[in-house]
Amino acid sequence: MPQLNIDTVSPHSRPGLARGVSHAECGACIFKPRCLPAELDGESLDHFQRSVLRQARPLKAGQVLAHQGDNMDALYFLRVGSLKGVINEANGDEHVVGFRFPGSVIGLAEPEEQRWARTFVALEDTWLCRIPLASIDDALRRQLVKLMSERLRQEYAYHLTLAFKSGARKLAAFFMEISDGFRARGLSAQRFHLPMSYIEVASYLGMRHESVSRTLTQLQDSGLLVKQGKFIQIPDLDQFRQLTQE
Amino acid sequence: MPQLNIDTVSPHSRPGLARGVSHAECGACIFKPRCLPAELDGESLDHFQRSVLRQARPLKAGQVLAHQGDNMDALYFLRVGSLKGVINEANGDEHVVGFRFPGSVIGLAEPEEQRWARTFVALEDTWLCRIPLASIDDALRRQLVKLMSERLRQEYAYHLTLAFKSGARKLAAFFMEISDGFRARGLSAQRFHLPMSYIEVASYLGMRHESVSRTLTQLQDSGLLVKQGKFIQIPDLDQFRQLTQE
DNA sequence: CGCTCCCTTGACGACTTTCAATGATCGTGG
DNA sequence: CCACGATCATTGAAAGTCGTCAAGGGAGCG
Repeated sequence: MPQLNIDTVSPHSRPGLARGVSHAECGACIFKPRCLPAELDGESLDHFQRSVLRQARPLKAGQVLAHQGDNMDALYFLRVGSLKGVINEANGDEHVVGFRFPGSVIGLAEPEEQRWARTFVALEDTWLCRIPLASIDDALRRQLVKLMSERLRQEYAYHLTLAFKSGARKLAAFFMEISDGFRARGLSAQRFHLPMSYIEVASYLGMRHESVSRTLTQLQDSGLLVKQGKFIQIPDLDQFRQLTQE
Repeated sequence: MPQLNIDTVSPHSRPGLARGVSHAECGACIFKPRCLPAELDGESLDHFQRSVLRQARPLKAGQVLAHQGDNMDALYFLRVGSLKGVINEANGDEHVVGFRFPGSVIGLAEPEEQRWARTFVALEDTWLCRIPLASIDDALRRQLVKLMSERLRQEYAYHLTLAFKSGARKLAAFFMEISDGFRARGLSAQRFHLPMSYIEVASYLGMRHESVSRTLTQLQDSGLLVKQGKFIQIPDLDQFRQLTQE
């Protein structure tokens, strides 16, 4: 089990650039109101920056941030890259239950002092900041409650997505989730990078990857969506969103 | 761990009995460690009991606790009864995104000072305690973080349920969710009351109510499950749980 | 007693999964 | 730099499941 070595973390390690992601994109998020240090002020913000944000640790594509069942002693703040959260079932099946993009805090679903309920795997080269549980004071906790509320709200939206019967609606809702997320982070909502495979998308949505491929081809043929390698472009967002409402 | 004394709860706000639910069943939950006041001590526990637990409010079946979009100024602690959470879509469709049973805190997904993202409707006669947001101090907030983590963890499990393709697996997972929840509250995991209609179950699971009915009939014919009106009995829990892993 | 809402069952059709095979892409190592 | 292997994406055809539409029966409530 690859336990990451904190000692190797350089205090001045600056995140490099993941392919296709500019530094402006990755750096912007941590100053957004929705991100963790937003409500910290003066001294505590300074302390937070020194103790947490400087300690970015890199993860290569496919590497594991934390294994399901591992002891948990820190949250992680995702600065660059992306992760998938997977649950391993007793019969060996693996299910993707979430994707994380820059600006996310990883580990909110794990009660303090407990274990990771899921495995988090990097989908591409990824940089994270470690937030030791011991460093969480009341100011940070106040912020955490907000973040968790937001995440819970998201999960309810995902529930809606999954409850859709048609594959086209599921996929449309999935893309709108991602698009909205990128917009909230100040990135483009019309054209974005998909770091995950169709197999992972299919697992996330309760479909088969063949169905994902077929449905996307249909959407492309109807002109509502353009596939360009790992990038997705949506010419008309309003029109596309109507797909989620049948 | 400080325990709540039921005698300190106002006698005149004593919960009545929902149909088919004994008082032993409904009252047990608030003594469980997982419930809100578990980690409060001394003065704050006393304050909590006086300011919150005494203010139980009744709700009749079908009545609405809070409307989607309404301003939110309190959380609610569910003591007796059950609720469904629904999201109304722009096109008029209504989706059930959750059920709540005694011991739950309602409103965790709403950022403070914000609005209700969902509508909560009583499925039967229900009693709730109001927890004004203004009364949430750091001690309570610490407790909230735990509850929200737990809820997030649950939502990931629901994701798994919804991602199952077969209706039988979805329903089996749904019943195991409920069964596990009742066991955690000290109630029977083998035989329990279903306060919601098949239509609501179907909406929650992304199925049609006809499919729910058919699948349940099949499960009953195979002897894995017994329907008795609004009650569900599962003779062999281990065997039944295997259904969720195909 | 009437009504309304819920549950059940049947037959048909549409959609997704399944199985299979081929092609594309990427990372690795020679 | 190229070749190789592995993973991923695409497409076809067949089979199965679930949704849809329709109708009848039952339970609860005013």
